[in-house]
Amino acid sequence: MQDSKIRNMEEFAAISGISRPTVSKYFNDPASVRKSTRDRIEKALEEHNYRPNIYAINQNRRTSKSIGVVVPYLADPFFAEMARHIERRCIAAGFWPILFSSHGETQLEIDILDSLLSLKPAGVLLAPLGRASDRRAVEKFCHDVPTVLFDSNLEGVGKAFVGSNNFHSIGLIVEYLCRTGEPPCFFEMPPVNPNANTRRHAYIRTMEALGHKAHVIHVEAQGWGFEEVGYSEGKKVISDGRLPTDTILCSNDRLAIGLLAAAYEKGMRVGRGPGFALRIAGHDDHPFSKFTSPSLTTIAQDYAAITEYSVETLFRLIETDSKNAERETKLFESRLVMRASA
Amino acid sequence: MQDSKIRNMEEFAAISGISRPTVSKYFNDPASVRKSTRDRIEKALEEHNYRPNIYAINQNRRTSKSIGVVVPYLADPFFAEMARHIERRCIAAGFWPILFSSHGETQLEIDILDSLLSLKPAGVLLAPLGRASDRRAVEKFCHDVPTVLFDSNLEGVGKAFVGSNNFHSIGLIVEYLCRTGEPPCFFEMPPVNPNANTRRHAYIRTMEALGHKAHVIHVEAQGWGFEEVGYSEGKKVISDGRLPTDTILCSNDRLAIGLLAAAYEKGMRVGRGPGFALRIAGHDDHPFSKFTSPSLTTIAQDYAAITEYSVETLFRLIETDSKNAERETKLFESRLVMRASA
DNA sequence: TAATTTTCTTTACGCGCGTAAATTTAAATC
DNA sequence: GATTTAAATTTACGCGCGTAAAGAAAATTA
Repeated sequence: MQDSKIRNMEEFAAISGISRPTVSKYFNDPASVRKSTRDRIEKALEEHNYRPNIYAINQNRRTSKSIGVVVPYLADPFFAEMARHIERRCIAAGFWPILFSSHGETQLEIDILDSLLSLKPAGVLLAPLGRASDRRAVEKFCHDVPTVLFDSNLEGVGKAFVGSNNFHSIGLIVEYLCRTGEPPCFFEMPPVNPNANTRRHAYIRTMEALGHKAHVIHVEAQGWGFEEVGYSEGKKVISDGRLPTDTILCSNDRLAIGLLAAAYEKGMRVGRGPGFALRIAGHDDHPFSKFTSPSLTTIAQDYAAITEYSVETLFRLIETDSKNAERETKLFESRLVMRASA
Repeated sequence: MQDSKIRNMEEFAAISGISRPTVSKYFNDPASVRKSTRDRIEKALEEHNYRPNIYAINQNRRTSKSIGVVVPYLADPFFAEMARHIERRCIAAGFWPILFSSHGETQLEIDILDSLLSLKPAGVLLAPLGRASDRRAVEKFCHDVPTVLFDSNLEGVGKAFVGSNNFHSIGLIVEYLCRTGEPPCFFEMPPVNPNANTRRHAYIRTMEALGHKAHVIHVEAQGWGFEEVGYSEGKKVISDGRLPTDTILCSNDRLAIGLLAAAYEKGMRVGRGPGFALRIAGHDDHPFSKFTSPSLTTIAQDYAAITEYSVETLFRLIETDSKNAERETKLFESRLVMRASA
């Protein structure tokens, strides 16, 4: 592979002995040219390392081969994992994923969608901020670009939503906790997205169904610093003796991680069985939940299934170009992960 | 702001009443046109929401306004934080950051650099995989694109390296640990990058300087799953009674988090003072280190300083277009963060 | 071998913008 | 108000590619 000085497709075509339009055809779909021509092009390609100029390619196309991936908060390993899965699948399908994080900020999310628009992406996978999202901006964007929402739903926005069935998962863990000890109270997360409310409702409903009194520990805090919220609010709640039960179900794992730290600092042993003062459970199976002290009992969302379905739904949308397809909602069931904390 | 059907700069120029070349000039640098014209353009901009086609813009440029940001492993919140800081600064400077994660894989890093090349970025900020990097591929890339390495150094590659002074930081914490209790042994991380070796050397040298015998706990494990390594290797080491001292300095926080989990499971209380069986310290001030149980004593790398200097160095390189500038190495000092674990 | 189908070549145009040169217009200086 | 200087306009070309149309060449079928 010589370090080539090929400037454009014209020159490359000349070298490979194939006409430029045919070479162009090859790059758009290698299978669209005869095998013998394909071989000649690929031979030249090995020797000269030419790649078409992406900017020139996309200038005339209505859409590019890129796919926007937007998550609300990338410093959260949960979303980092999601993004990783999605990236893989996109690449495997011949697309080019471009990752963005809204960093929890409304304006940044708007700006990202705005930039994305000018990238003419084939489609977008969006985990919106949620409550902090500018609904109208997102709506408008989804009108122009095939978009699949995941993780956090904005009712009616986008061509599809893929997420977890919070009612199922919360039901699972509440039932488990009730069965194995005191019924849990519910440690709320800041209401950044619909999941916050859905999980609280699911908790209340399940408790009522089981004939127990629900008890929600409300937090005033805002933003995405969940560990800090769990920690500081947790210390307060413990100090004030406001815990109505020895079992706490946290709205998500990061909150639980903070709460574990608070409990530790307050000298309360967390775990199940005699000798333990508190049971703490989370939700999401955060990548680090296995390594907390004690390890965290939680609900594992089906990362793989959610991302796979999201991406495949998007591909379907792209192919069928269905402007007026009906919006689809797909919820996956999660599974209980029993560890040491509850 | 009407939903406009403006197709190109020509049309927009007509509407704004300014000639197209001048409008083009405006978009390249608003300050380069007279205030009165700027106002007219911006007025039209408010009313018609036109944006130049990025693909057409970049087709003729030698470089684009985008800046590649490549980290080895985005599921590590340490890198997520780094990326976040970098993104901010790039945007503030009018550039367009594009984030990539190598996910710990050699081939992916190569592919990313390859794609990046065709994006004609103004510059690249690269935290290389390290040992797993294809040195020649990275070298070649750096030859074509102004690149600043950060976090992990590849000697001689790129126009600059910005990172932490491991000798200083390890010195700090070793000294602290020796002063306040038993001299530490050193729990190695998988040798994914030069930091692994540098930190081990720094540990050994500091111990010798202080007149203590160094003791390194070697791990066979590979890859970026540090928590798992710390956890499983930690359990083994504890079970086998291979701990030469009650104080363990981990090569990084994620390792320490795993080790904390192992210690907890083995019933060893971690902390300083009477009644504690083990002291554990880390390195990096991982975003979650504050919330481990007990909270982790560690070394805080100066995120802000490192990212700021990296970005500014890159901007300098871009501006001066210094093909043959001398390679610069800048190391920042870190600070000791005393928490409960040691 | 002739007829048909597929694939390739030739030729040509356009995409939306950057940018250079020559000219005109407006602002700043005296 | 005349002169200098700065900024806009007009005109024109080119970037690297997609793509359409018409005809030539190759592969396939009869």
